[in-house]
Amino acid sequence: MGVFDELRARGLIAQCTDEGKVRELLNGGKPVAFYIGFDPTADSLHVGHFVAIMLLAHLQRAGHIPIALFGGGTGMIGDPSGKTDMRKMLTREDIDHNIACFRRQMSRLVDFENGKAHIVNNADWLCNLNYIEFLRDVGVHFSVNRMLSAECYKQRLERGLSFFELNYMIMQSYDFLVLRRKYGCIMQLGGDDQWSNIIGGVELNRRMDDRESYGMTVKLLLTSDGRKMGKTEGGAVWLDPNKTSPYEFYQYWRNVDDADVINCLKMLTFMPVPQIEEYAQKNGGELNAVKEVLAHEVTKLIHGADEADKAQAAARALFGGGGDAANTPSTSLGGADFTDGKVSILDLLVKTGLAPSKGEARRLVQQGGVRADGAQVTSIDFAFAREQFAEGVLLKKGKKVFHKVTAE
RNA sequence: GGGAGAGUUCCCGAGCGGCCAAAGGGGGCAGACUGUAAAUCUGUUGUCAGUGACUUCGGUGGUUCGAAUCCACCCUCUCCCA
Repeated sequence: MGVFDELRARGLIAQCTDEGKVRELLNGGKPVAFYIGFDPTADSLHVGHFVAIMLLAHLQRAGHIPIALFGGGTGMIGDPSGKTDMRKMLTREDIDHNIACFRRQMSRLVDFENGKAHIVNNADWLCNLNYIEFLRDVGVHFSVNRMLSAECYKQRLERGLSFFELNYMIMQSYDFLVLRRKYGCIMQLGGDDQWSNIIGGVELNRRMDDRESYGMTVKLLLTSDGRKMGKTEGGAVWLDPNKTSPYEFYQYWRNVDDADVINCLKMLTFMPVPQIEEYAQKNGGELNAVKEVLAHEVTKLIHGADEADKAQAAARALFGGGGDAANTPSTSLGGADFTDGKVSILDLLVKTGLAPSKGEARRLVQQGGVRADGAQVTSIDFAFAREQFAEGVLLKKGKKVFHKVTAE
């Protein structure tokens, strides 16, 4: 099965400019240079980038040449109108730092050595553009009427669309032109929300250089009820272990909705499709076990097999009823944390971060949501003696949040 | 540049000069039920302290015994006209 069909079978492909031709290119033996754009606005990738990275990996494994393009140029402009999603203005240093972080994280799945993949920054060509020349050479090829009729702008028109945002499409199209000229990159991939921008680039390539190029979008990773995946109360689920620990990462996937398990396996793992199809036959409680497989696979891809094993072991132990809590978040108390050799449960909850305030901590206890070593804490006046922490105390908030406390 | 309007707690959105820590919804958290799922039901949702105190309603001043609510100036956003 060619890589195009593989991607299709995994439900990754959303739209294609010329499906027959794209299929031929990707399935054919010749390496194709293609690119995907990333906004280097944070110093870590998150789950929202995951699908794109998988795409880079799949295609590289099939012998093609990925180019990861970073929107350093656009990031430096910032978005002055951004009220909805305030885009911060970034310095060159920030961006370089972020790119380095992205590269390190991607390296686990994509091989950047020996020209097998490239990383580029559009600041390199966007920053020194001459406005007049740019308008004359590139600007003339864009019809505002048509741009405004694009789906992505339609909605923005109702709320307000800044000139900056309107230019985003033009800059992105120009990126494609530059990459095609410089790297022979003839295909641009991206999330499905990028469709119109990609088309813009394809057209620009044809109009300016009379060269054919192609575009393809992948499905966004959505939950079954249409929300973006990877968002939690605490914010995004990051791929950086310092921002989202492997255990938390594992738990995120362990807890996905039934309806999303199979999709995630297809889109976010390299597990062979036929095997996934077998899992798809399962239903009800059986699916619960499949979630464990999903969590382990995905964690393995991002954090490595060791971390995945550890996260799984920790989860099993904790949910199986106590036991090994080696990889759960923990806090070590010092002398200053004790008063007369004791700590109250409320203070402890705040110190461990399980509760943001004492009021919240009080509520948790009153509602019966706190357990210490398996025993429910029933009184807000409950206090621990220092000696009790010799072996460590395992706190549990609600059904799923564990925290180990020890004393020095 | 001219005119109209708006800015409230995580979000949306009510809010008579005192009874407003502020309706309602969403979201979050906890409990019950479950499969570490979904749906549903219940409780809870500014901070500190057990009847209370303190900080909040774009910003700064002012009027008042008292202001989210009135006045002035400023900032920001939206809309109409140019």
